[in-house]
Amino acid sequence: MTKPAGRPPRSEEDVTKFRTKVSKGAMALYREQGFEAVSMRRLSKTIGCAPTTLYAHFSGKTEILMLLWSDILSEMAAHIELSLRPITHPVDKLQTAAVIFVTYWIDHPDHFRLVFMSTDVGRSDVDGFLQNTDALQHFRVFDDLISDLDQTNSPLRVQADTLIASLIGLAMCLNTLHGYKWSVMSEMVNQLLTGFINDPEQQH
Amino acid sequence: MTKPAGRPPRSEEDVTKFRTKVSKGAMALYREQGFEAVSMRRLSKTIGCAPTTLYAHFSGKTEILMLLWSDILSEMAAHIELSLRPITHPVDKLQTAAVIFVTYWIDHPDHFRLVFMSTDVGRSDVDGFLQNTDALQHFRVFDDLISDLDQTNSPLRVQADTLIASLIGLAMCLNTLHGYKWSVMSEMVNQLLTGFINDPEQQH
DNA sequence: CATTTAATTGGTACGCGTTCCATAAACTAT
DNA sequence: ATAGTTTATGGAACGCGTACCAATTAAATG
Repeated sequence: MTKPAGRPPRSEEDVTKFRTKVSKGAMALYREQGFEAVSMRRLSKTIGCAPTTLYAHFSGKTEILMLLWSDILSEMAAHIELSLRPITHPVDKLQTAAVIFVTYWIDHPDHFRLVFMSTDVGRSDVDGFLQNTDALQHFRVFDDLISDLDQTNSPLRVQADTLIASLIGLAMCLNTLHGYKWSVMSEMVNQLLTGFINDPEQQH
Repeated sequence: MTKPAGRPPRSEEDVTKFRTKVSKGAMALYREQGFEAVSMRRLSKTIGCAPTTLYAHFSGKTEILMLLWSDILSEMAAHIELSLRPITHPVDKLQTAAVIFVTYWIDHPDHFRLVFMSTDVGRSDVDGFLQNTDALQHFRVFDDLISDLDQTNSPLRVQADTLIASLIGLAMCLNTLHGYKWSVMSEMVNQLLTGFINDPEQQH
């Protein structure tokens, strides 16, 4: 097992250094000039390399955009937790968090597009697995809110995942499927939450 | 108010004729060669016009892709109704329909991309309003299934819209957000349906 | 007929994501 | 040093969606 000849692969340090440079550059472009400004050509120009070089470090644009997910999602989670501060009743907290969550994506369609509509459909995406795992943990904001209800029906994990995915669906439909007269958002959220608040005494 | 001189705008008949030609051509390309084959240049070539002419009839590619929604969605609705035939119990019917719905989009990621990820985020999209309205009516497959449960809680419209949007959310998350370990789909569907089946005697 | 107005066309152009390939760079072995 | 091997880089190119524009064609009016 001797060292192979030829130029060695870039050191792990250089790899992460480049990745963070790309991440910073992409974030700057996105924050300052919006979604459309984040293009491979402009990004390569701002970080000082050829457009093709990006493809040596990332499988494509999607993987680069994933670097921005963490920022967006933590901002969203912080926004929810801030809105939750004055509220004490567990049911109210959950209901508020759900409404705020959907509202956030409707108020920030660019963020929505970035996180939910910049993915390669139907791909296992082994490359982006790590970033994914990190960023998407912010969806766990609902875990505590649900467990505070002290339900004993189905596993917490199933409940939380279902709630998150459903809320994303609401945001998605209201955001993109105009032409279908959807019901009022808050009413849909309430209807959705009936599946998570089984104790009639907790209902309002 | 006399008629102005000069060539009149194209007759409504010619307009619809061209639109159906585009629709047929786009559908042929999509069915025979997949999503990526539906490009403005190729489409214009197959229907025999200049690429720019398409922009005289449609605001952009999105509006053309909407022409395909109706086909896909009616196929989906038919698929659901077929799977529902051997089932009699109302709760079973709803549960089966929901699972089949989500499964359909996971089994056909290209269809999913076409309907749910080819839209302009955050635009009112007045142009595509009509096609939208027509095609999206296929979401109403769940109306009867819900009303057969004889619930008296919230309006049928709210219930159906919430269910559809939530199921779309499940399909979306399972389709695109790999890297987050979602719960098993059928369990999430069951969790979701608890909000629509309130009578404990109906539960299984 | 000529005129007017609208529809269509083709060409050009921009920036885009992505791929290919030739070259440069960095290392080992001789 | 030199040769050999592997990686990293960047220029050229393809097809894409879309916009602009000049030229042409079509259908009405006078």
